Amino acid sequence: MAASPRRVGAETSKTRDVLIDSVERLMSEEGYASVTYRAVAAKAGVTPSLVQYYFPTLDDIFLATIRRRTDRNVTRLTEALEEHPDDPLRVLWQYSWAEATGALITEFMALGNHRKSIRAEIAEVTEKVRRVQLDALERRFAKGVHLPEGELSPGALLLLITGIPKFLNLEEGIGVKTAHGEVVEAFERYLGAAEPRRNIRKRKPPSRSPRR
Amino acid sequence: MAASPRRVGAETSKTRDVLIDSVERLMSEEGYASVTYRAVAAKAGVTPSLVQYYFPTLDDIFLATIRRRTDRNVTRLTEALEEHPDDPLRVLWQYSWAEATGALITEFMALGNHRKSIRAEIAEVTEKVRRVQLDALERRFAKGVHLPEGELSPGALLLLITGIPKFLNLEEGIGVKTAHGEVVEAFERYLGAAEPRRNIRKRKPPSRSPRR
DNA sequence: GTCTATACGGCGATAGAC
DNA sequence: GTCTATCGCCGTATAGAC
Repeated sequence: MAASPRRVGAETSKTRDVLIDSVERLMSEEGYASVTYRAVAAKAGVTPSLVQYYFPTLDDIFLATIRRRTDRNVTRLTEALEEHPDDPLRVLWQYSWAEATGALITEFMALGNHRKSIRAEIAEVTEKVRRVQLDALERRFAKGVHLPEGELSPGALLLLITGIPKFLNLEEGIGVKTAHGEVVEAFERYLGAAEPRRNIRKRKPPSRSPRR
Repeated sequence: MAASPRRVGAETSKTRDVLIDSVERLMSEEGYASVTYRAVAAKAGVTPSLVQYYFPTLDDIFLATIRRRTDRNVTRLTEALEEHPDDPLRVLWQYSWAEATGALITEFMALGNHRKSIRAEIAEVTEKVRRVQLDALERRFAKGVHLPEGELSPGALLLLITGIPKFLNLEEGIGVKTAHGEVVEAFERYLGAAEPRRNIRKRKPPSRSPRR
């Protein structure tokens, strides 16, 4: 491979981690379009050149941010599933609400829609997480999920459990919330019937960051 | 109101309509970030200044595009509901797939996440459409939707019917499609049970525009 | 390994000429 | 109704200081 004269900051740098903090706050508060070298630098109190030293392109900034975030998510999911091996439905429901809270995930999906590298990264981690989740579900409901009202394949139920919080969050992001409560109630009724255990859920807070 | 010195092209202009065509194609093919005065102008074969004459700011471009699109959607939805007054579930299911096809709706949702004017416009039309849809559903299932397997409020069912296609489309946009078929099958089974009529659905094509 | 200064072309937006 | 000139901000490549 060709020689690369360009120098890049170490991934273990404490400065680098602080910069990613600033990126997450910027994305949540103002959207990914506001993530500029100058804005990140101002937020972190450094020069734009230093941001560029750690992240040569904007893609590198977004990629590093999404990787740190998804690594933490996977850790949290794995631990929660190990801690409650008999309640995968409620664990996944609670996890998905937490994962979708705020505008961050929506911003990343939007980014993925027109940035090739971001799209590949999100697709990979999404499929990976879905595999972990499906394994947990199939260990618990080997022959399909027996809801009192009918039958649903583990894959279909998983997609609903994890997708509904994300979709409702997406709509809330633009201020739409009609009938949201009805869907949540209906789904939690189903969950309670399929997995009649004590409540371990801890629902998301209602607030979001102000927009520009 | 104060005097506005800025001059703007007429809304009835044929040129304006051609420009909106170019905007839709640009957004679908490359994402909203590629919608620039220069890019739209090049696509339509005019000068960037002319684009700016019709749309003083980028917000005006996006607003005009979303309005033309949603006007057409509302017309199509109303006609379909009138044409099949006894099959609102299948009409809404089919409509929602068509509405969500391609990357356009995702791009607009993303835009709404950090553009105040876009967010307001999307929220308004979404609530308006949902009202029309809910009315149709309640006319047909006045006392709730009696699925063979249980009960679901009209609002909850509506949100699922219209939300699932959008969410699955969102995931397909970044290349994720695990278990999508299972959800579609399960839902169409429910629909068939709640509204046992002939098939009027016509599912979306599988292709999307290439990304950069 | 960490950090900075500078320069380039493309961008949205405005004011105003034809 | 159409088009130009100009301004300030953007990503980012480069060259180099500590």
